[in-house]
Amino acid sequence: MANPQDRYAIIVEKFRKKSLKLTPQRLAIAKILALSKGHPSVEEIFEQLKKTFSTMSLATVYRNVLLLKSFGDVLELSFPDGSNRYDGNRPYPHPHVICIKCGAIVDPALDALKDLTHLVAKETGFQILTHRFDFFGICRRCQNSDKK
Amino acid sequence: MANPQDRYAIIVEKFRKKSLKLTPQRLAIAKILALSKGHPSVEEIFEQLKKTFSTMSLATVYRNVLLLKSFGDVLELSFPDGSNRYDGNRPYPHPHVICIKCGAIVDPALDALKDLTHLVAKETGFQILTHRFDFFGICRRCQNSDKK
DNA sequence: TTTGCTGCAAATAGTTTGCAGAGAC
DNA sequence: GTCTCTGCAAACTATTTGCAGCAAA
Repeated sequence: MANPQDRYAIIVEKFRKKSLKLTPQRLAIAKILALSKGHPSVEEIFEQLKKTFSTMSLATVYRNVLLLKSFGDVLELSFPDGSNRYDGNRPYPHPHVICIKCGAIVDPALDALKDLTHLVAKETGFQILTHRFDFFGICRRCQNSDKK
Repeated sequence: MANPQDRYAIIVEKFRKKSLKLTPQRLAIAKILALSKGHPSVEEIFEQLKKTFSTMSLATVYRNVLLLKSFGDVLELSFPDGSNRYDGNRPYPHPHVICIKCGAIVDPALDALKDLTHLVAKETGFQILTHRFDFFGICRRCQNSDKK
C-alpha cells in the first residue's frame, strides 16, 4: 500500500493528465478518500466538507467519487444493507472483515487469495477481472461489550 | 445441496411451524425460489407470477422474499450496480462467479474456503458469522462472442 | 371468527440528472 | 474567453409502509 500522501499525489496527477479541472471541491474529496484511514461513506465525506465549503452539494461528492471509481483510484465497498463506503488507500480488491454491530472494517492479510482466483478461472473458464471477498461478524470489542 | 423439491418442502414446513398462512401467493414465491435453477430478481419473480395472479403486487414479493431471507432459506446476492438476486437452492454463503456481460452466475466448488474463515477469525479476533465471496469476469461464451 | 396477508398507493432513501451561473485554465 | 464544474432542485429507482378489504385457519 502506497503511503496516503502519495495516493493523493497520484490522483491529482491523473486529474492533470486527463485535463480535468482541479477545483477546490474536487481536491478536497480526493484528499479525504486518499488520506482517510477509515472507509468513509458519501454522506460522511459530504458532512466533513460542509464545514469548509458551506455550499457543498451531495451531487458533487457523488460525481467525484464516481470519477475516482472509474479511474480505479477508489474501491467501493457495498454493504448488504445497500449502503456504500469507499477506500482510497487500497483501491484494488482486497478482503474485508466487517463488524455488523459497530461497522468497523479491518483489512486482513490473506495471501492465499491469488491462488484462489487462478483456481476459479481454471475451473469455470471465466476470465476473472475482479472479486469481492468480505467477512461479516462481530469484532472483539463488541463481543466483550455484549457480555456486560 | 438438497434437491429443489426438498427445499420447497422444507420451506413450507417452516411456514407451518411458525403458524404463517399458506397463501397461494406465498407458496408460489417460495416455489420459484426453491426450484429455480437461476438466481431470479424480485422483478423477475413478480413478472413470472403476474401470469398466474393478475393482481400480484411487487410489495408481496418483497415481503415474502424478506421473510424467506430471515428464515435463512434464501440467500441474497447483491451486485455492485445495486441490483439484488436470490438463491433459494443453496441458501448458505458460497462463492459466485458472475459474468459482467451477460449476467450469468456460476457456483464454483472451492473447498479451501472453510480454512480461510478460520484463518481470518484467528487473525482478526472477529467472530465470523457469514461471508460473501464473488468473482466478476467474463464467461467463456462472452469471451468468444467478443472475438467476432 | 380471528388473525395475518394482499394489493394498492403513498412514502422513503440513495443516487442521478438538467440546467444556469461560477470558476479553472 | 472557453469549457468544465458546481449547486440546486427535480427526477428516478428500488424498496418499504399504512391501510382497508380479503382469505386462511
